[in-house]
Amino acid sequence: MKTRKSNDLLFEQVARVGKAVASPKRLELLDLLSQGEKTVETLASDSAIDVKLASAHLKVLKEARLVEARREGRFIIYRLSGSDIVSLWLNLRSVAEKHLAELRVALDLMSSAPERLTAESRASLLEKARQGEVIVIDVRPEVEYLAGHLPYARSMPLSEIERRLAELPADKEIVAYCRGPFCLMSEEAVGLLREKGFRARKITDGVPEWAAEGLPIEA
Amino acid sequence: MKTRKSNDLLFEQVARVGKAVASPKRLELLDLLSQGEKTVETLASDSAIDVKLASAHLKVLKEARLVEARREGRFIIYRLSGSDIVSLWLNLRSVAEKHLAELRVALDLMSSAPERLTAESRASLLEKARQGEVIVIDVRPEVEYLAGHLPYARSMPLSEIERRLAELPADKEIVAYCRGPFCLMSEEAVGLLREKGFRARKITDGVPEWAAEGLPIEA
DNA sequence: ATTACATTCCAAGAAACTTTAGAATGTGCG
DNA sequence: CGCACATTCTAAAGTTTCTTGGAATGTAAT
Repeated sequence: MKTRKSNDLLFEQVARVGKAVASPKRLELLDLLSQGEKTVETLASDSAIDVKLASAHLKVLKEARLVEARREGRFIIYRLSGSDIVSLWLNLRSVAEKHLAELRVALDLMSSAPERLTAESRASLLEKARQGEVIVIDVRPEVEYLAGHLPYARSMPLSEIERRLAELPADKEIVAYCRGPFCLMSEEAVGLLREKGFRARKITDGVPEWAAEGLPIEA
Repeated sequence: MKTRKSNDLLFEQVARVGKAVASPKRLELLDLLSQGEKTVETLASDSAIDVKLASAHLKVLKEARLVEARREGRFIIYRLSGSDIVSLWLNLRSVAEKHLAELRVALDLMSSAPERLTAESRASLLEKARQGEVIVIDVRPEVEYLAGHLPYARSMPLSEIERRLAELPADKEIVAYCRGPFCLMSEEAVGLLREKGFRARKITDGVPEWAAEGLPIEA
């Protein structure tokens, strides 16, 4: 029967996408690529895996058409093949967060005070940042900041904070963010700042989460 | 470093969801469950696989918390564990449709005249159905119709159409729909109706797609 | 042309997943 | 109780995926 056979084919095609997101390493690569395009080497070191392995996983993602690659000089630069891929990653993550108790406890365990934003708190943060009442810092590597960042945020990569403390006001609240809820850089930044006497807190939003809410991103 | 280890854990949790959607059979089960809750036996026969195999796949879906089960008498009834699971399935499918050329050709191949709806055509169809200008028929099994159907649609299961032709007006356009773009029942229904001299066409929307557009569903 | 470097290709063992068959569990019914 | 039925569990074979090491490709610089 043609019906069943061609029908199976359809689900098989969708399963190609499913298989692509079935590996933790590949999900981490998608998470990183949600911050902007990157070279294989960068992706490998950011996700702490071997370059060869990263290349193999990227190949799988490329075959499922979730990412695209272009060559630039000696480097090959990967990027997501559309903004719908970011949505897919966020969707997958939110389903996991909602339904897997294990993920919730792992998240709580990771962050001392996980500040989850609501629509209102996002709006009020935006307003306070606009008026200069709080200082929003982006603690990701500068290239990621340049690819897009939250409104009014200034770049202050985690690796540079210690020697750039003078740039931060001691009397205002500092709000740090990084790549998203799975990223620990803002957590570390807040720890460091509090140690030095600043009033600091983190938010779990990153650029992809912020953008997914329909809020503006500066580039 | 605690950082990396706990971070890996997070992606591993999300990958549990990814692994669950990495198999064509399981995707078909999710597609079927998007139409409403079903017993193992129904799911197995609808997807043309062995009951034992269906049970095994359902177990995987249950462990990833994408589905839940309850016992009713001798039967065990599975259902999606939330409406966000429908969204995930639709999201996955739309990514595949957009990025995989192979899926697009398979879809075209399957359906002679795939009528994809836009926001406007959905609204105008709804209006015409309300005014009785077109007759919308739901050709899925009646239980699925009862679980929820498009506004103004009447139930006319594919298996019953032939002996219920008298119920249909010969002078009005008949619009058939079934489970969604991967379902072939509306295609068959249209072929049958045209053979009998009716003016009929299909739409690829099913209840999940319709609802995902924010349009009303009757129950 | 040669060298250096980023990345991919290839091969192979380990690990995980899929599928089928047969046994086992749990429920309702006479 | 004992039978019929829906479903799950267990075991085993076949298949696919993951990971690593070594070789190969392609580009830029000397």
